[in-house]
Amino acid sequence: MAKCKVSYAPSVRRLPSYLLIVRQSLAHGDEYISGTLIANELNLEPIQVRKDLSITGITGKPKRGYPVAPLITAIESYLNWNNRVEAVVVGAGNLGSALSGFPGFRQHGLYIVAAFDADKSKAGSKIRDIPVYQLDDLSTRIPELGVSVAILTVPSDTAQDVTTKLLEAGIKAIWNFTNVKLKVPDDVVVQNEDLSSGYAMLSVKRRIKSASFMGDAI
Amino acid sequence: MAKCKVSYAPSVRRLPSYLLIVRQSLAHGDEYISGTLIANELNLEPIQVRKDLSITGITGKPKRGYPVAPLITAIESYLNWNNRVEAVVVGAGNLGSALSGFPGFRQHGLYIVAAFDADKSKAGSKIRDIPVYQLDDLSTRIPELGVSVAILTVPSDTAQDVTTKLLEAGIKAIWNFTNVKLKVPDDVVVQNEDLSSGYAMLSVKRRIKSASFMGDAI
DNA sequence: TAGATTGTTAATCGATTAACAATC
DNA sequence: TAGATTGTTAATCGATTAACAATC
Repeated sequence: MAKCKVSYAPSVRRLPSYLLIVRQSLAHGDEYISGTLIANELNLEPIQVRKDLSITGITGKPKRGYPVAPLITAIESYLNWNNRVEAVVVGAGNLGSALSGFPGFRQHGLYIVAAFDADKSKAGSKIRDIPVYQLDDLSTRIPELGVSVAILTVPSDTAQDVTTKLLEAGIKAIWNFTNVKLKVPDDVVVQNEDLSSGYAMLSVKRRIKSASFMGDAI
Repeated sequence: MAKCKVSYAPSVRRLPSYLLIVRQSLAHGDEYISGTLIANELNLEPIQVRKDLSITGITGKPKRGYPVAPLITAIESYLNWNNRVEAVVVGAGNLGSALSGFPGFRQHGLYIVAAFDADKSKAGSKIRDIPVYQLDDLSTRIPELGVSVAILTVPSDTAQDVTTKLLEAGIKAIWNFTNVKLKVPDDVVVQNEDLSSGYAMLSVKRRIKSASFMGDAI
């Protein structure tokens, strides 16, 4: 359940790449940046960039482009990346550790404040300044921390059980890196981050490409 | 450049989740599985599952569903997951290590045979049985290994330089975990795995959800 | 001014969904 | 047989792209 349809989903997915370029533009001291320039940078069509940016409410100037600083503000507030959001990582394995320490998240307003792991020997240790707790402690720690976002990187076979505990602890949004289709109530948001999907795309692209370069019809 | 349009991209992205369920069905000893059942499992519409599966060429039996074993074969060969594909991980930081050791890849026919890192002190060590080499060595090692797929997890600022070296070494497909838009020739395939996009979606879903639960119009 | 760029409106394209005959 | 399920054909929906007037 809890199917949450985002309108303009493809546009939303492209906004972060625009934001990156516009921030570079700001660092470079530019006052305006054109949709054409952003499009060239990303191999997109200018019309698509303009259409995407319009959902943020920004308005540009003909001939000049979009004002850089207000554009950044517009994208950030559309994504709610101008507010600090705290999250916990659940499953401090390799992927969980990687995400815990990922510096790029800060630029999206995302701060990881704790990690949990089933391996009790990890409890009390730290991953890049982030305290690691026992998995069992999440019921008390999460309400204490007042966090409502969880990044889920536990093994598949425990994913649903851990999710149930997260829900009891007050988690309202789950960034799900497992391949399990989580069951959550309607007021909880889930974003599935599915590496298999990406690899499926790479695999098919490779097949198509090799076929086309052998002169075969696609 | 090298824009490679995959037809049915959304369908391709859903195939891995179908494959997972169908494999479970095989393990359970089922002979047939219906599109309806797969759909229920994934909160999708049955018609969408049937349409997606049709691209693999599988054909089902009215009333019974799809034959499990042939369905697995059909999906796997459509994705080319029935052949062993060897890859290297470039950038053996946290994310690179996580991906190097990820057991799920084997089920997609993907085998990581080496890792490279700029940190020379890591050279000679192993990450889960996978040898780690110096970044400089990729020019010789990759042709030796005969690998044509690379998983790129280096810091953004070196991504393009490293990519250029990978191309020289004969890499033809890059699974790109950096946020850099890589420049590659037309015969090279790139699949961008962009965590920011996923987090943008989570952020917007959260905003929409909280608005709708406060009784606001969306 | 001339020309590049925006933003709107309309057209096209592709994906999802609906309807339904065929069938095991 | 009756009924659930497939696969096809058509309709709907949404995203992308095209065309172009407005404008700085």
